[in-house]
Amino acid sequence: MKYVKVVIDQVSDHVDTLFTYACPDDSVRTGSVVKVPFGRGNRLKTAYVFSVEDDNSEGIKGLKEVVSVEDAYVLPEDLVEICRWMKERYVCRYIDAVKCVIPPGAPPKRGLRKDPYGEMDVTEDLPPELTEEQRAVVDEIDTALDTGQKKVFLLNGVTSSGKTEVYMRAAARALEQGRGALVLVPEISLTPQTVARFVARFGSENVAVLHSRLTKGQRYDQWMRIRNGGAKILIGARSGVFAPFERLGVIVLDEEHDSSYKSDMTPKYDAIETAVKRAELSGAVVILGSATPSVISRYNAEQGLYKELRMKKRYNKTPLPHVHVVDMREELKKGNKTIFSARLLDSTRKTLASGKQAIFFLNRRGYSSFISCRSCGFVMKCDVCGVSLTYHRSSGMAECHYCGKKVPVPKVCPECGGRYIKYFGAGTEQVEEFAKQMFEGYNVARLDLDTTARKGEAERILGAFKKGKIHILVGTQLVAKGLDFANVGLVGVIAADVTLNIPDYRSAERTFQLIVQSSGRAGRGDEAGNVVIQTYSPEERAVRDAAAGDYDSFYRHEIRMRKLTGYPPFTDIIRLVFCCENSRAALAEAEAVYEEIAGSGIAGSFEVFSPQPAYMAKLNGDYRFHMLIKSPHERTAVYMDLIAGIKERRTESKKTASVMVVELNPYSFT
DNA sequence: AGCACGCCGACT
DNA sequence: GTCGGCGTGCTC
Repeated sequence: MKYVKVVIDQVSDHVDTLFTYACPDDSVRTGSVVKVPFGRGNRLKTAYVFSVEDDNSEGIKGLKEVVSVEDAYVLPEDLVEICRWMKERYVCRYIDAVKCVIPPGAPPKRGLRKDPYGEMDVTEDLPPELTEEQRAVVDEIDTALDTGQKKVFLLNGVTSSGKTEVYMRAAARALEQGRGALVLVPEISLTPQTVARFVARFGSENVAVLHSRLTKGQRYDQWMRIRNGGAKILIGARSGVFAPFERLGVIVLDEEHDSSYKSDMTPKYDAIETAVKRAELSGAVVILGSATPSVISRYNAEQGLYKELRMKKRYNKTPLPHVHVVDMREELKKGNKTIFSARLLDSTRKTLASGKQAIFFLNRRGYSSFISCRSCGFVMKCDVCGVSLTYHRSSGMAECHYCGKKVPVPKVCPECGGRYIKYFGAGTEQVEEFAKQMFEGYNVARLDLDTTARKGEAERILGAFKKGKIHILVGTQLVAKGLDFANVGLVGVIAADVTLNIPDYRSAERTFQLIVQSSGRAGRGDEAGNVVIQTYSPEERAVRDAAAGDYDSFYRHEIRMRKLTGYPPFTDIIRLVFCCENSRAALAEAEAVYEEIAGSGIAGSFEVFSPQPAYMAKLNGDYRFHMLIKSPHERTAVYMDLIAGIKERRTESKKTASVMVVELNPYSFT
């Protein structure tokens, strides 16, 4: 008889603990899936085995027996360990973590389904000769793989320096050793072309794919292909970090600075630190690749936690683009009240005349970002979220970008009855309209959340752009990330200030990355492209350094600021959000938790900050207060443990009115 | 969460 | 006297 500790497949705080069962089947092991009788009614529940012991060492009385051990799959042990780690690190439930590591989707109802990439027509691809830079980098990675070092590499390589080839070589080496390779890319760049490159090199039988566009059944199949050892390489988005490889050799995270590596759902994990943890457990090597590494990763490399590898030469020798920063205050002085500077108009004309395409980037959807009455200053706001509503001309409605609520735009001011309702703050819809007016006879298309709501629409627009059927593409950050190899002569950043003015310690970093990434879309072959950056703050460091393409300068300045202000990478930010339809209850409970943490004796000075209304002070009808902790790394686990205890007491007491959400190093502070 | 136990009112 | 209302509390 064995004794197993299991997590019950039930999403509830009240059963968020390990339950012990006796198990007559000796074949059970850590990672097994079992059926157990649970609760007073002894209803059969699925459960996941976290440990197997030979005796009931804790002497728990009234043990029940495991009914059956399922045979569909067993989870790799390192993933069970990752679940334990996630629970502690992110203060989530066991079951939340388990849901990340079990097969996504559902098993097939009947028969076999078609493999989504099985019939991909690709010509076999032979490894090209490596450049000197690539050779050096590949050698370092091979050495780590061969000697079994658990190294984390930060591959800092400029755009088109051939990073993908490095990833493929690392994967090939891992495969030679009989180990698996995990290649993670941001969702948006997980296109069929990306997959095709790996399939061409390694063969479709070796490559599995996981992303949001697969059906549930397809996801399950792909997961099983990895679990059964058929597929040796996974190309996946964020959640691919949990792929069930038995022996992992290498984990690649391409575009490691990308925000999509942070989960926005429970558990709010960070795929980078999860990958590093997993590599530690399974003896794999991690490669973090980017042309603009995050300030955190770069700092970790400086501190010796990661090993930085550099690739400075562009593979195809495309010269860097000519970048011009336009001060929009000067434009206004000259009497230009439109959203396009004279320089941008002129550049666009020249670009189109020479048969090239242009991209206009603006990180703001809709037509106008707020609607206001000129006579009394009234601003239309969402009544459940309290944020200003965005006017969408396509729908003719005022829309809330947080809860999605749509209301008709009033003809007269609801406050004073005035007739001067005006729209301010241009969004992508307006840029599109303006571009159509100014450049008649050219095709203009828009790529943002609104035009890509339908499945496959993004691919259709990008495909048409690639074929040259679209001359001007207007878009949000989707265009900064999702494009490659089009005949782009010009990139216009319409308003660099949009991201700069978000109240978040990372806004400068984000602005820098967005400008550099979108600039990287300009130019092709041996012809340099043009980039025009419009801004009201041309003196801003992030704008200047991005325009100059000077990552090191930006990093040096930014890291000084972070040290001064005590933000990551020098601390971890722990954020507690209290949500409740009753504003006073939310604040009172937030303050009670604040008092407990601040008075706990673990808090240093200037670490724990009192509750404040969140940036989104009201969301979906709930009032929201948040409190922040700037935790030195060595105290983070202690804080999180304390918070886990507080959370547990709150569920037990049943008197809490508010919901407390715990976030570690959140991506945004909304 | 989900389910059984339990202690109240309006029915044959 | 009993059927069933959902408030309460536990789940190896």
